[in-house]
Amino acid sequence: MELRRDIFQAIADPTRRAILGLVALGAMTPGAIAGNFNSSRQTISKHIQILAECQLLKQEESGREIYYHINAKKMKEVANFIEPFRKMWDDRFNKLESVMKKYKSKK
Amino acid sequence: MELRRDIFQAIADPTRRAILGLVALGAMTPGAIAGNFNSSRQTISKHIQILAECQLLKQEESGREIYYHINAKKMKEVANFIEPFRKMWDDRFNKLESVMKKYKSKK
DNA sequence: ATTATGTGCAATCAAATAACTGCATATATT
DNA sequence: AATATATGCAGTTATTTGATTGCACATAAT
Repeated sequence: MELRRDIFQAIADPTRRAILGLVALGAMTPGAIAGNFNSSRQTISKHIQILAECQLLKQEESGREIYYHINAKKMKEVANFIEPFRKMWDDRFNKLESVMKKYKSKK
Repeated sequence: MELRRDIFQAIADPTRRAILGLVALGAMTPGAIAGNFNSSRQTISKHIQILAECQLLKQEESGREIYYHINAKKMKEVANFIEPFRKMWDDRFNKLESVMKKYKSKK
């Protein structure tokens, strides 16, 4: 039931993206997180579990409470995927390319 | 049947990410794209349709053939989502922050 | 005109997802 | 000890998804 689930699958759900945005502001417990949504606590808890499985969230137990922290580094995997496309759209790279062409034509 | 489908949903599927990587190298027809995968032509065609719906691919008709081009700019939407997280992991921003602190403490 | 090729669309099916309710467990609080 | 709180886990259901097969249509080649 929880197989083909990578980080891209994890951020595909809008609720999960919202949870990430929320936890990025500061570590929170599942109950506190759920308080920000209309869905049931169990539903939100399930989303948290998925995010934790993908290591986008880290647990920190404290008594009966569990604080979830953001693990921003994990987003590198998405950044790496986007990087080649960034080079296709970003002006800085286009300018760099034209500079390189100039250089080549000179020699 | 094709409603809540945004760009995050589009890149969640590994086959679709592979298609994007392929077309990024150069515009291709659906048949040519399908030639690179084991799935049926119709299955790949469906993935292409989804990518086109999300404007990650653009069509260019030429006789009975249809060339699909990459639309790299669309990836900005994903980049925008990641940006805040990048600021949390990227050393450049941490260094910038320490520089700012230094500056503040001086004045 | 007939045949071959490149695409898209409809119907079907198995598997995955997202949501819910209810129950179990562990730690605080009284 | 009894109760309240915080959380996780199991089971159920409706919806979505990814893949297949078969058919239709348009354009190119013979």
